[in-house]
Amino acid sequence: MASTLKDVARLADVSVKTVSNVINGYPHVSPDVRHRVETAVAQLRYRPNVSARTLRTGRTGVLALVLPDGDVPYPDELAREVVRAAGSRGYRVVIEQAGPDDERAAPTLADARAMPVDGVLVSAPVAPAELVEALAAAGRPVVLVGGEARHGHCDRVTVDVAGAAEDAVGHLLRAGRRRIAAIGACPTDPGAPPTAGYHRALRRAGLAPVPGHLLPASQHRRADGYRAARALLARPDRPDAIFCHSDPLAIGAMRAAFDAGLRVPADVAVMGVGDIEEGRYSRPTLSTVSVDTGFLAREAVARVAARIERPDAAVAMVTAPHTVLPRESTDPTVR
Amino acid sequence: MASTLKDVARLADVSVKTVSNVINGYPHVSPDVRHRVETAVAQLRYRPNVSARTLRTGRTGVLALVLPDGDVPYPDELAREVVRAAGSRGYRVVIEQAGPDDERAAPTLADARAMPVDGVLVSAPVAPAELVEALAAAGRPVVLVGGEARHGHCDRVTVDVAGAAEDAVGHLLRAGRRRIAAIGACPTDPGAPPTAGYHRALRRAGLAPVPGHLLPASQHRRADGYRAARALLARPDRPDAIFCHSDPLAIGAMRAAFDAGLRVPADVAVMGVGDIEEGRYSRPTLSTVSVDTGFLAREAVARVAARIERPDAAVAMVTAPHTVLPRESTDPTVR
DNA sequence: GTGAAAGCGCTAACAC
DNA sequence: GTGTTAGCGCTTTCAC
Repeated sequence: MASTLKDVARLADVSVKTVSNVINGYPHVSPDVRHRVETAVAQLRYRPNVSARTLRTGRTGVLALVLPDGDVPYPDELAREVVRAAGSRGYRVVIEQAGPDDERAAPTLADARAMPVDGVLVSAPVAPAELVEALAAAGRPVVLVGGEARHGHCDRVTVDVAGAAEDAVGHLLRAGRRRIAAIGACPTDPGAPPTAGYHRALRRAGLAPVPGHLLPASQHRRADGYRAARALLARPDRPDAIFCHSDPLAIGAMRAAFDAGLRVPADVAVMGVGDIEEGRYSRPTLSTVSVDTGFLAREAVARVAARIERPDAAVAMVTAPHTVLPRESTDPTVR
Repeated sequence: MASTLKDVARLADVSVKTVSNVINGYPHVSPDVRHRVETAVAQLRYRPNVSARTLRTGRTGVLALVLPDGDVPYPDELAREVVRAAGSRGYRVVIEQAGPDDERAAPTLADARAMPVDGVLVSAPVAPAELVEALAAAGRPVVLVGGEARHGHCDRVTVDVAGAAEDAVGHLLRAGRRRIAAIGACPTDPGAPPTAGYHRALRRAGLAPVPGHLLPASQHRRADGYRAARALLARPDRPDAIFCHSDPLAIGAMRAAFDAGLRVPADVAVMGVGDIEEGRYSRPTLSTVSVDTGFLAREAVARVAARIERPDAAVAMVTAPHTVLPRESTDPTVR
């Protein structure tokens, strides 16, 4: 059925080795022979067998991208960029959709050979410490991407989550808001980066944090934002602004405001993080902190690629830039 | 580094064949031996090498799902469901994000061995005839999923696109709309299913189609819907309803209406297809035709699985059910 | 510059 | 019920 190296060799009247050399761009091949081989390859529509090559070399040319189901602020954007960045380096990408509730992902990936990949990019928010440990222990190159990674010894391309939160809250303060709530925080851990940034911004403005104004969200789903915002907006000391740790949460929060009969931003301003496309079409358009996903993706791919080459290189860490994008949900005058 | 069958065999003091038997659940193994093997497997943390197995058996246990970048009405939902359906049958899924502008996808997938997969699910809207032909010619099991597939001899799990369009337009008519435009149509081909359904509904209501009320959309992007709707709403014979062939288009169309100073649904009703989550949070919430993506996914996976088993079975075709979901963008009173 | 042959880890005949 | 062995398609020393 499918033709093999041997078939090509026979047709071109050379040895298997020579064909292999041509396929892999080995330089020292005479023009005549090269031409003969190329003709034979074309004629037989020969394509190398990936499994055989992998078995032999141990390289698959594939990277895995582990994304939580609904737990990343900008999954589509990130996936797109990663696929692109990987492609330009000759890697293909398999996207592993894994919810925190999904038992399958962790063990599967932790297993160094279940899915034959050369390296793994794990979205930091989802990454359970054990998974990362297991991967690292198996000698599999791993890079944590996005979020504020806190796992041990592992390459990371992070976002300055604390800084992003601080900038967002700063923007709300400049817009004249004073009772600023936050959704997606970890109330039990005031040291968590987004919470820290939130507090820092308030402190700077000389404002004391209201205890009940910090609400958790189990995931970055619209429904999570909706639920939290409803609770927030039903309080007697109703906030006049809500900072959400991601755009999907913010979308849910806006809907909650409307359902509560409130206007955004007149009654309550809403702000997210991630700059997903949805926020550019929502009504009102969503103010957000844009994270450079292209940078995130390119750096992450560069990091795994580097680690695949040199497994013992020093652990590296970079931070992606972010920018506040004021839109209608905080600033009625801008579009 | 990683242990092999041979290592396990040595440790368990049996032959490789026996280990292989145990691994693959071959029944005729004595309990004693089985136990010894299992212990050795656990102790060595043995995991089968997928590449070797694939090389030997020709089976990868992987399905590819080819999704266009922005050209499917409900990519997230579909991907999720397909991964789930495949998982329950022991298949993993690699998602191939491929835009129509993306040169890479077609040849790569057409190549029967570039990405070692057992079968391919191709989202119908994106499927260029050549790709499908090439795959089929290479003897690779292919199933077209979603959309109204028109390619030749190939398993399909389709959506009754014409029926969905007819039902949607019917709903708009019942809501009292009379000047109903459509976005995503193919004006050059009045026989195209969505257009046919649109016309059928109008005809039934005794309405003559307005030529300029049928606008194409190159893809299912919010921006495409925005652009088309702006043009539509600037016409002297402004439509009082817009039926969009997908939810993302409808989201864009709603935004265009607001930017033109119009109210939805008071001035213009908007309806989509797909029931994406975004439409349940948009303002107003988006009326839509919900397609049973779970059904789509399960049937599609069942079809490839069947074809992988029996490559020569007769070509099958099923149609997924759909339902009209009235929401605020057409019916101000419902939520 | 090119060829011969070994072997990556696994499964499947085929013996026993 | 278990062991032996060939070989999937490829890359890679090592000769020539």
